[in-house]
Amino acid sequence: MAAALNLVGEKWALLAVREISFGNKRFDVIARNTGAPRDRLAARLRALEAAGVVARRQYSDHPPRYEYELTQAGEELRAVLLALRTWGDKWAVDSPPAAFGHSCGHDLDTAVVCRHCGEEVNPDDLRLRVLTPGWTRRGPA
Amino acid sequence: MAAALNLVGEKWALLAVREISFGNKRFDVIARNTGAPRDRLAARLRALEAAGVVARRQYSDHPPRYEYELTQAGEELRAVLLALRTWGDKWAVDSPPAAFGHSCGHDLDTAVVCRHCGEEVNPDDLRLRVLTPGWTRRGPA
DNA sequence: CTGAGTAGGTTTGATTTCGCAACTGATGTA
DNA sequence: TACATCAGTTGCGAAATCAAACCTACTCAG
Repeated sequence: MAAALNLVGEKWALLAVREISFGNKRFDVIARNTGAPRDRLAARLRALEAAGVVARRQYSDHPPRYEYELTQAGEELRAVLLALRTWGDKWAVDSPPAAFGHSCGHDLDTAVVCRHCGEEVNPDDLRLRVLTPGWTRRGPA
Repeated sequence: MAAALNLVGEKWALLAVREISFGNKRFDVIARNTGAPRDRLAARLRALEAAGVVARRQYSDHPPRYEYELTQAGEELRAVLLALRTWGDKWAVDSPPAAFGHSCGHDLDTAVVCRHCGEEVNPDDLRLRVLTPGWTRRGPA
């Protein structure tokens, strides 16, 4: 988790990924839609590129022009984005500014499930196994 | 999404929530396990409290001592945390520092599904419906 | 040919946040 | 008495953020 946040936890990073995942590949559009300062956005996109989350592709030689697309890692971030959006719709705003219609006919509401058994994940069903030491646990249970 | 990040997107915020969700309710333990500077952590916890994600409870009068617990909103953030952890395990580290054993017998690997049809969410199955204007869409599809 | 617009940034300078270390105050423990 | 616990606060320098202007290299309208 900490490592994930190291890669995509900086300000504007996830919003930039969201824009690209919506098909907005161009710098100016991403900047407009996220509201990020241009210099920060430029820095984030480079960091995300270095992290292997987005790829920069040149679509014009003269003048040099680039667009961004998601790598496999970036695509899989969509799951996080969707979970975050579901939470935000419920807890961070009065009324959602947008919605996703899902192919099943309903508006999208997401749940996080275990891939093996398909059950929605419940805190009580988890047993944490620490593989690398250096982690403190205190208190009951 | 942007609103969600406004509440929990600052540095250390999600790691603090993770610790509390692991049952580490005390300031010192959260500070140790996250590695956050104490002053930043104090600021985050106040912000999270104001955002309604965590609650602060006094467990001792003299001296005054407090501990933190998740509100309903905080509990539901677990879904985001789990998705983020799954992504991080795959893309942000060489080998995961910890794992969750799930009650079904396997180690936990998560998927994000539609609550209505139970299908894993696929980008192609979504149709974005903007309810509040001020959002630019460019390029194909 | 001039001027405006587009595109993808970079630069500048002010503001904010961050991080670290030390300190506090009330208490309990050796 | 001395030390440790707990939940922070304080002071201060370093780093990140922001808004706005600027730059380069085109394209297009007039």
